[in-house]
Parts: sequence; C-alpha cells; structure tokens
Amino acid sequence: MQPIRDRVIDVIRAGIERAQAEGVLPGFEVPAITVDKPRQEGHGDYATPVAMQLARVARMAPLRIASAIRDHLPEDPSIGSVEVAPPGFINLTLSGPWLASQVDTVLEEGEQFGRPACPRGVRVQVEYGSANPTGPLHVGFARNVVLGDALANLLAEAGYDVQREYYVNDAGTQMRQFQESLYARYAQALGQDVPMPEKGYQGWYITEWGRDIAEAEGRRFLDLPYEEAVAEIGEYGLQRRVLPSVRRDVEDMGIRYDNWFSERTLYQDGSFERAMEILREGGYVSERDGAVWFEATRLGADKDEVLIRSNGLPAYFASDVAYHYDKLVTRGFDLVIDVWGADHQGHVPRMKAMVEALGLDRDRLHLLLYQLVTLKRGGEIVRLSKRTGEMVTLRELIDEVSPDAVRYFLISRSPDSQMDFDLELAVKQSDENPVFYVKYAHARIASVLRLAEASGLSYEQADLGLLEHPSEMALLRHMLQLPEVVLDAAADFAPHRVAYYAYDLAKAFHAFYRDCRIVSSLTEDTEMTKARLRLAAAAKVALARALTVMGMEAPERM
RNA sequence: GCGCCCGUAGCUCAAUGGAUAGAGUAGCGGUCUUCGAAACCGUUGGUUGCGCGUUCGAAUCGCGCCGGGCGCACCA
Repeated sequence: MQPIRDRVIDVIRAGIERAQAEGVLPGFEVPAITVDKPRQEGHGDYATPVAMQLARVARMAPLRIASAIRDHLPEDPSIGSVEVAPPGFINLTLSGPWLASQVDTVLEEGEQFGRPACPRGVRVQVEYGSANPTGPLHVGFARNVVLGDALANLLAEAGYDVQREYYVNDAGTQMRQFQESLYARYAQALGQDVPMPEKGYQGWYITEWGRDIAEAEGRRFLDLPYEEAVAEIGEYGLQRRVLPSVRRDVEDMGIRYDNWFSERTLYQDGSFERAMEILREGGYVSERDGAVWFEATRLGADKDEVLIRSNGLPAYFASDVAYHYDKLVTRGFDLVIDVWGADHQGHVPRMKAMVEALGLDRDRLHLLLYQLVTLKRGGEIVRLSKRTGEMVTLRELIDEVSPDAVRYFLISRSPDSQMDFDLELAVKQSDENPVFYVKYAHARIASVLRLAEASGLSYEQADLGLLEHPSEMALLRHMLQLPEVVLDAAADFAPHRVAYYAYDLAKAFHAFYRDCRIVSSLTEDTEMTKARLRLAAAAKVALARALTVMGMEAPERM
C-alpha cells in the first residue's frame, strides 16, 4: 500500500501545477513538498506549509497561494476536505468512507501490509553482535543485538534486500589470550602447573570449559607441543563452546543470522592483501617507527591508524579494512551498516576515510552508534569486564526476563539515549513493560475473532461504510500510518519509532473496544458486527506487523 | 584540553524546522452480572539546562556557557 502521505503530496503537487497552468500562480519550479501530521486536532490529517515556503519565489502572500492551491486540487477519493488556515497552512482531512474502505486493502495485503509494493533492489548488510568470541555474551551486548536485529527487520520491511551478519573476531591478540587462558585452565584441571597468561581471561567460564574439556578429551592436548596445543584447544573451545553459546543466546532472543563471518578468512583468501594494495596505490600507506600506517588524516580524519604493528602483526584496523573491502567490493553490498557501542565512536572518521581510500563513496558505510547501557543492581552500578570475569551474561538476563520484554525495553529508546538497566528491577518491570500492553491488544483481538467464529459469524465481507464512530475512525487512522512509519523509521535508522507506533495503535484499539461493541447478539446489528470484525482483524494485522518488525511474538492468547 | 552523544513533567522517555510540546510511570479519584480489567476513564504536573543568533516559524539549526556519558594506544 502506498503511504497515504505520498498520495497527499501528489495531490498537492498537482494542485500547484494546475494553478500555474491557469496562470493563478506564477511559473516556478515546484520544490519538494513537505507534509506533516498536525498535532492539533482540527488541523486535519495532513498539513503542508508549502504556501509559506513558496511566498518568496511566487512573490505572493502565503494565504493567497494556499487558496490558489486549494482551488486547483484534483479530485481524489482519499481527500475529504481541505482548509486554508493562517498564516498559510493547507490542512487536508481524509475522507471517512475512503479510510474505512482501506480495511479491505489491509486485509488483502496481510503480511505485506507496511511494505512497499516493489522491492527497492538495494542490498544492505547489517552487522551486529560481533562480540569478541572469548566467552558468553554479556548483557552489554543486549542493546547491540536487539537494535541491530530490529533495524535489519525494519529495513527489510521497507523493501531493502537485507543480510544479517555476525563477525567472528577469531584472529588477533584477544583470541590468542583466550586460547592461552583456556589451555592453562585445561592443564590445571589435569593437575599441571601451567600459569595463566598475564592478560588472560579470568572468567569462571574459562575454568569451567577447561575442566569440561579435560573430562571429555583427556590428556590429548597436553601431549602436544605447547604452540600446537594452544592452537588446537583454542579452536576446539571456539567452535564447541563459545560459538554454540553465542548462537543459543541470540536464538533465544529470537535472532537468526544469515551469515557468520570469520575474520581469519580475510587473511587466508587474499582479501587483506588486495585491500592493502588499493590503499598503497592510493598513496595512503606509509611506514613510521617500524609500523605501517593508514594515513587517514589525508582524508579528513583526526589521526592516522596503524595497519601493521612494529612487531609484524596486523592491528585490528587491518582486519577492518579487509573486512569492509570484502563487504563493499567483493560481496558488493550497496550499503553496509555496522552497529557499534558509542565507546567506539572515535573510530568513525577513520572508518569513513578508509572507505573513501578504497575508492568508494563513504556514504556506503553507516556506523550506527548506540549509547552504552549502564547496568545496575539495586541502584549500584555493575562494571563489566570479560578480562577480569566480572560480568553478567545475557543468558542470566533472559532466564529471568522474557526476551520480548528485554527487546521492547531496549528498542523503545532512541539509540542516542543513555539508559540504565537495573537487573533487580528488570523482573518487576517486565510485568509493567509496555510490551505486554501491545501484545495484550493483539491477543484481545484474537479472542474476539475466535468468539465470532465460534458463533458462526462470517466477516469475509462487510459494509465498511458503516464505520464512522470517532473511535473507529481513530483506529483506522493509526492503523493506516504503518507504511509511512516504516519508511521514516527505516530512513532514519530509528527502530524505536515502531515501538511507539505499536503502543499508540494498541491504545487506539483499546479505546475502540471500550466505545464500540464489536460482537453484538442483536440480529439487527449483524452488519455492524461484521464491519467491526473486519476493522479489528485489520488492526490485528497492523499490530502483528509492528511486533514482527521488533522481533516479538504476536500471541493469539496470553 | 580536544572530539562525539545527551540535557524536555517528580522519574523513564517521545516529538521529518511548523500551529496550543506529548506518552508511560509515580500520586490522587473512579469503572468488571454482556466480546479478555494484562484493560478503561478523570485529575495533578513544563521558562524544552542558560544566553545570543539564523527565519515567516526553533525542543529541533549555528555560536558561547553550565551539567552528565563515552572516547582521545603500535588494545579491540
């Protein structure tokens, strides 16, 4: 379904052009027309300030321009009435019967409601999660995966071809520390006096895994030379402990990735060398103090970045270069979105510079930053560190609070908002989490529809023109906004707007339910019952779409 | 010190540069013998941190302060 707003814009543009054709308005190029939803009741469904914006170029008073446009608007079944208001607004009210008729459209479209008619043919990759694979996911990553997943859903809903990816950082020093730590714990479990590495991972889970592996695999790693043993047990731990645990956690959050991408492969398949070659050819690589640098400052960044450290090992940025070369060039995504915590915000200019140095449009990479969540327990701040093992896992959280409640809580704030998450309150809050309000509305509709069906009421067709109660109209209006909410939220990478939409829609339904008896036992009300059942069914579709975009269940019962 | 983000009702947060800034929650007072009370209704609550600018119009854009968060490694 075309967003209603787009339709309104078309009508207004036609009005301007027709007024120009008749010489009522002077000739000028018609600018982009902005239309917004007035907050004030009585200002119609849509309002445009275009007459005020045209005042200068048309050399006419805004009110006269507005009247001229109004007088030349083409007939459109969706438009009910048009008013001009000082200082020059044009307010349009949608036609009630037309709004009601859209119930059929929503029901026909079903799961397609909210999506544009045609796919955009734009391939987008969203990469999120991507925690160092050195242990279970901690709660700090909850906002990352939930935001990334909702954004991916949202973009897909807006017609993009979306791929969801988890980047497995299985190369580099962090991995090495993990491997050595795991080996030490394993050896210790077998009574060997192998010390933990200096910067090793002290977490309880490493100890546990070391013991597990000792039990399951015996001494086989002990009998290998040290280097080999560390590499082998490290790989074993990564593949059989860390990744399965991460997979399980995100799956229980309702997240399914399309691809798990291994950092290591970048060095094995030549991506790294190819990307480096491009940077070198562009003259962006230099050697200094025994290290190899990417000269990001030449592309406007505040500082350069090390590619190869003086010890000969690639720095993490080298992987980033190769990885983004792979995404943007080898795999050819039109747009790549990385979801990052705001603690990495300082790297953004260098990442953008790198994309440009690869000869690409820097807008093809978008870094979606979210503010870190401050974790609390009864008002006390909890500091997390995988290194020291001081952590709260995502698993602990979702064992206590339903994944949907966690998701809604995290999605419903803009990525820029700093938020506190109190573990002690989380359980209590789950009861009053607005997510249940939305889900309840969906279940409530399902219940009414079940009742209707049990009573043998068929609502395959209805006279939708019977819908005219203010609460019916309000519900219709909210419901039909979904397409533009999806479009706007996707354009701004702002999944939280979907959460607010869902809440408002649920609210409109509850008001309708209060004011309008849906299933009536009186035979003279049968036609009205059918019309209201169809309206309720359409509202259910819209609620389900919003919940699905947020990655949540739309329950038939609860 | 420099950079990015934030500052809106007691609290948690909304609001593509548009008209009289909205929700939730907390507080107070009401509503279940008919479709799900996980719901609904009413009510209290604001100098949008402060100042100056930009323009027909600013919570929104610019500059300067004040306050908070996060960065500023040959770690990731």
